[in-house]
Amino acid sequence: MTHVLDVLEERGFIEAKTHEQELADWLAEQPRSCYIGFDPTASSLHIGSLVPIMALAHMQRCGHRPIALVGGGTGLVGDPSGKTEMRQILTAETVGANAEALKAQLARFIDFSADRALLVNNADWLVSLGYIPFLRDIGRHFSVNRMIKAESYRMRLESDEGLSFIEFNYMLLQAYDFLKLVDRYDCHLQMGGSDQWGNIVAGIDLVRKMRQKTAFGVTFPLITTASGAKMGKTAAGAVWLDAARTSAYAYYQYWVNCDDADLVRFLALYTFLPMEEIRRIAGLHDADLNLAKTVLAFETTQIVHGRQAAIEALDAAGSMFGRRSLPQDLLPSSTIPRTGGQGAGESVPTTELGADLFTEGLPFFKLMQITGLSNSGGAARRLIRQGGAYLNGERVTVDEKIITLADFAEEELLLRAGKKHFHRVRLTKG
RNA sequence: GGUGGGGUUCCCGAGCGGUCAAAGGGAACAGACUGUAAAUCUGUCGGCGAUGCCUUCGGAGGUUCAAAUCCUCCCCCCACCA
Repeated sequence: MTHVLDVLEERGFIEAKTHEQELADWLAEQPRSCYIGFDPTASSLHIGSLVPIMALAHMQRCGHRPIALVGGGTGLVGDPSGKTEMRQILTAETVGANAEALKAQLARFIDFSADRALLVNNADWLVSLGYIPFLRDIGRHFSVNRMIKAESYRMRLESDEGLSFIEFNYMLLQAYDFLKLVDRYDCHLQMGGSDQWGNIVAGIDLVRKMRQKTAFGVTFPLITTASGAKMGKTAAGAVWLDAARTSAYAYYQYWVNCDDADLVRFLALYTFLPMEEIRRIAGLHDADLNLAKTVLAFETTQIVHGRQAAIEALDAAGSMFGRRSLPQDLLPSSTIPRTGGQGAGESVPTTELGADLFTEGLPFFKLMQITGLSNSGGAARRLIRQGGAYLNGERVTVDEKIITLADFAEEELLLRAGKKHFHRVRLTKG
């Protein structure tokens, strides 16, 4: 079986690891358990969490048992790592509900059946902790002198914001989690983002001190786009994995619009396509890169939203931006449909409006506002005046232009804002 | 608890009685150029069925013809001291 460390290394997942040789041997010996913690701060994961999720998926594909740890308990405290300001503290109910939602999303990537993977919640052991016993048993193993040298704490100690005591304890709790995972699931490997290094190492130390056992840590690099932005941050907010928050079409578009310079890296990190095929992409130029971006978008959309939604997004994009067929030898392992397509599927955002609105007629800018293509009437007027608004493919430059039933073809009409934002309006009776 | 400095439109940050919907930068959006990329240049960037009207400068009052700017009280943040 392929060694999972080789896979992760080759695909760009690894920033740092502890006990390099020992870890490799340990993983090669037999199937192992490994875990990654996920914050239940929102009811959906977003693209920023994709790297850890894919890492767990690779673990499973290589025969190991991934454990997703939902921070139901630590979520009540707040991790200062990588944050420049104090996090909002959530209620237990919210955290619990979010944890449930996260499992459903993780199930897209990881097979939880028959205990091939586990989802555990650290609220199970953290919430009932007694303060004095915890301080006595766990706290005594931690040196404050050392803790304040950790990057995550130092950053906050030096900031104006300061570091609250509750957050200062976060490292102990996460270390305690690791200890629990060792005890309960024989899980000796924790992975996480590079900002988790300090917390992971604290856990490894605690396991050694209290159990005289070896534990391992692996961290992932912080993935940023070529322009330096964090993954998944757009003007509209985060790109979520939940279709109700970010539609499959929008999700697909996020990937198609990635920077040229990111393409190969992203294919390696965010798809399961073989590396030898991905490496060949590096030779592509100009417009051909867009074809490879299509594959990237299709593959990752398929993983998150399913094949049907991915095909619809592909078709919708094809009908609006034009479609070129994909050569068979471009990333041949991809199951993307290489030709054809059925026009704009259902993935294009659609608003249904009553026909009566258009008997009198509606000003064009108002329609742009109603459909959400513009945030306000003023924004709609600006857009139109600047030549960025289209009705059925034709640029409209008069913001007061009255739209009537005559503008509809087969009860439908297609609006466009700028180059990329399409919206369909469909008539309803009444 | 004491002393000092602050809270401005998405973010940073000017403004310190009228010329302020508020400089400048960033982000964002549109146009040109392109490949649904990047870079660059140009324009826009509170709301309104709109050459005018309405609501903004931590909150509530007050002074004034006029307040982001002055006064009072309150809330929050920061620094130093304790």
